[in-house]
Amino acid sequence: MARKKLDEIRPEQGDDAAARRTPMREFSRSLPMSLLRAREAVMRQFRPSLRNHGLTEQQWRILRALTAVDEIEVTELARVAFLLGPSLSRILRDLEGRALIERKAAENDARRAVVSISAKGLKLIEAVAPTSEAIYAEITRRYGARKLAELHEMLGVLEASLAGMGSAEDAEVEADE
Amino acid sequence: MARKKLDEIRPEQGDDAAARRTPMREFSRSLPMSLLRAREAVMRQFRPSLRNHGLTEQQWRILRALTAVDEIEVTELARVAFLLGPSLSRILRDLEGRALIERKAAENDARRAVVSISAKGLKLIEAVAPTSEAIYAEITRRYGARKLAELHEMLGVLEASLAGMGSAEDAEVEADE
DNA sequence: GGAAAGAACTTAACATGTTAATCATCTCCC
DNA sequence: GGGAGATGATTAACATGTTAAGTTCTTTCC
Repeated sequence: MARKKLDEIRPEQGDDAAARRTPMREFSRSLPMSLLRAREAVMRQFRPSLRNHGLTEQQWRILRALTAVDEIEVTELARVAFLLGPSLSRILRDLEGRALIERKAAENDARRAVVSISAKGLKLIEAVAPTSEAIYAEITRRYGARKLAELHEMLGVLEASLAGMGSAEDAEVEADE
Repeated sequence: MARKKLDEIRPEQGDDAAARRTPMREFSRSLPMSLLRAREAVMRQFRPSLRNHGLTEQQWRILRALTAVDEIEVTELARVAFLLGPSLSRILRDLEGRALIERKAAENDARRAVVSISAKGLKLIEAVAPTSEAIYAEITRRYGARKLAELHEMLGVLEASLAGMGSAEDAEVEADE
């Protein structure tokens, strides 16, 4: 159901050029693309506000996660804020430099670092939150609360469905370890 | 640096420290986060295969988009592959250097560039496609074809719902530009 | 017909994503 | 005890995301 449209789009020249090519799904039906587009549509709403407060999306995620706990280890924070270690390291360095967070070594393990939000950080959060919540409310209003919950549910199931799917290495690259 | 006695500011954390803070949605219920996690779960499946062929996700998106047309202008390609101009510029420079694509100036407008996939690019696509399709099939099998279609539908509606929502600038920052 | 405004990239600058390598510490086990 | 290996965190290197500024060419319009 995907291929036929191409002739319509490119009627005249090499009308069979595309037809000879590897058959694949239409681009718009790609799941990663759909998720990307949807996420971008949502984030586009939040970015200006965050930017006005000197925060990036990821910095906001971290501060927000820190607001929910008293303190947290870096590794756990990475898991909660869904950031990779290297990204988190850089951002924490920056946030600490801006005095929005505090960092100290864990008591019983010198390798671990424990992070917490500072008073200044809390203040920033409180300044951003109203706008952020208003935007979220508007999104909910437009899309529908029920539908939003349903979407959350479906996304969660998708994630769970793929959890055990060990990254299928390419056949030509030999077996796994 | 400028490290104050924050123990004074946030003294003595009890178990209810978090409860006193700004009320916000749980992190896991954040829509951007759900979309990000779902997308990452999907992309995690594809990345190893692409990597084995020397392609990043975005490079693959571009080549894939080029496969569907005979040639296309850069701006239109950016729209279709959902990439920003600067990213696309860099990637096209790289892909052209690897002879995976071809670029020429438009006939009637010297500003515009027209891009097309090369024979070498097509060959690469054909080498990656089988694995890629197999992964997609497995995802579909696990999640369910019907559910997948429904998810696509809901994501599309979400995107459309937010389309007209003019990026709500922060109230405290007047629109000056 | 030429200056000004607009359009299509491109470059620049900074922040993050991604993988690999490094560094320090810790655990286990001989 | 002490060394091999595991673990937590950071750094390195490269690619992309994001916004702003710059370049080149076109169109508009006086």
